[in-house]
Amino acid sequence: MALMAKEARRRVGRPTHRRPKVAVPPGLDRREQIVAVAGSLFAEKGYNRTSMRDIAEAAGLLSGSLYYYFSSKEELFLEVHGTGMKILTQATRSALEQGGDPWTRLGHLAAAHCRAVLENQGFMIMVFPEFPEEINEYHAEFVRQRDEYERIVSDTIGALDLPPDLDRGLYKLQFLGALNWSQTWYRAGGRFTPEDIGHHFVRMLRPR
Amino acid sequence: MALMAKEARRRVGRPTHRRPKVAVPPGLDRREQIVAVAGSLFAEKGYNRTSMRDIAEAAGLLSGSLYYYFSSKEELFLEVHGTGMKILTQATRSALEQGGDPWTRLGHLAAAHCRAVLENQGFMIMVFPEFPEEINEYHAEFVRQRDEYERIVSDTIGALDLPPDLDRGLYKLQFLGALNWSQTWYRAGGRFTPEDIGHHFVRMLRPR
DNA sequence: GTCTATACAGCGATAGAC
DNA sequence: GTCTATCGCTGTATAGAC
Repeated sequence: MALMAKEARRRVGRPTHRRPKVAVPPGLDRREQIVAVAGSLFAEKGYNRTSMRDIAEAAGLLSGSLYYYFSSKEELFLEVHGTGMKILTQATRSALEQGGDPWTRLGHLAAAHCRAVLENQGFMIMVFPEFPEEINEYHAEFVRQRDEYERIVSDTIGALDLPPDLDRGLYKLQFLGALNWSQTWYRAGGRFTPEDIGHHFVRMLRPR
Repeated sequence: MALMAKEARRRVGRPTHRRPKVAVPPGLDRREQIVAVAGSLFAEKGYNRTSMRDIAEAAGLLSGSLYYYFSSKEELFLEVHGTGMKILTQATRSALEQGGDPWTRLGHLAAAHCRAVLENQGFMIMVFPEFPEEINEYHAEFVRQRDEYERIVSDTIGALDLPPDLDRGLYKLQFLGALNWSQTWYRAGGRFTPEDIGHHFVRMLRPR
């Protein structure tokens, strides 16, 4: 017992140089690393079942140190969410730049969305609603982050030659719903690539 | 202080007759009442943010007493989930009995699904995946409960005159995805009834 | 069958040394 | 900037009286 105490003592003040246990893209600063690691764990286990201690361990430091970068777990999540939305928004914008007629563009959008959401599961998955459950003080900020992306979708749908009596709002919800739900069943290496899935969805939603 | 202790003492062993704080359908036995109350709270706040103490209070007893009926919170959730799936399965079967051609039947199914899922939010909402997050020892049982319902959907889709090169599995996932996702945005009293939503989704997914 | 009382674990977060 | 150490709280679950 006394020995253990002594051994523990020796480490006081010495950095432990814990190695991160989760691979993250290189070239990220410490803060970004933590966001990446946290995103990966949230994606894997969900928000509630991922503790600050888990995140700290995976990132190679101790839980107390996280609070040097983030004032709370919710603030950390907000940043993860925002990073995910940025990836999605960027991927979608690039895809739309390929141009084409409105239906082709929607196909590009769907494919890009699926790829971003399904292939970045190691970095983020929750890109969407209700993960840290319900209303909290950051709710408005979550919505803001999401709205920027949803506007891109609305604009793309707005250009389609849909029947005039068909509700665009419902169409968008159906489209995004199927896209987002794919996170619950998609497994890498299956019969379909994310692009296949996106294109298939658009094909099925195209009136003839 | 001494007074408080004395007053507290007087209640020992006496039932407190707490009244349930959540309305539940009449004619349910105690166990079923608890399931109904728990379902309502899970739907409202999510699984993780609903504590056993919350459930007990809403059901009109104390948390310890819950363990007379259920050995764990997860077991209670499993029962809530199962009850929800029974409601959904039953509602869908009834709707399909109206008959009609395959597309009419799919419309009935979608409408019934939406109504069951969206209007029973007071009783259950989570009818679907990943609520108590990820794999646990009851996972197989959750899947079993869900599969019975999904078979009904598969059968109904199987009867449609879809193009032969169109994947039925993906079609089902797209269909159910949009339906399930509606839980995240639907608010009672909006422009659309659950039936509107279901029929709209089917209309959009119908090739011409 | 419901209560009282509490064990015990895990969480988010903070203080202060280095 | 990271550590050690710990506080205060809440959660699930249990034991035993009635």
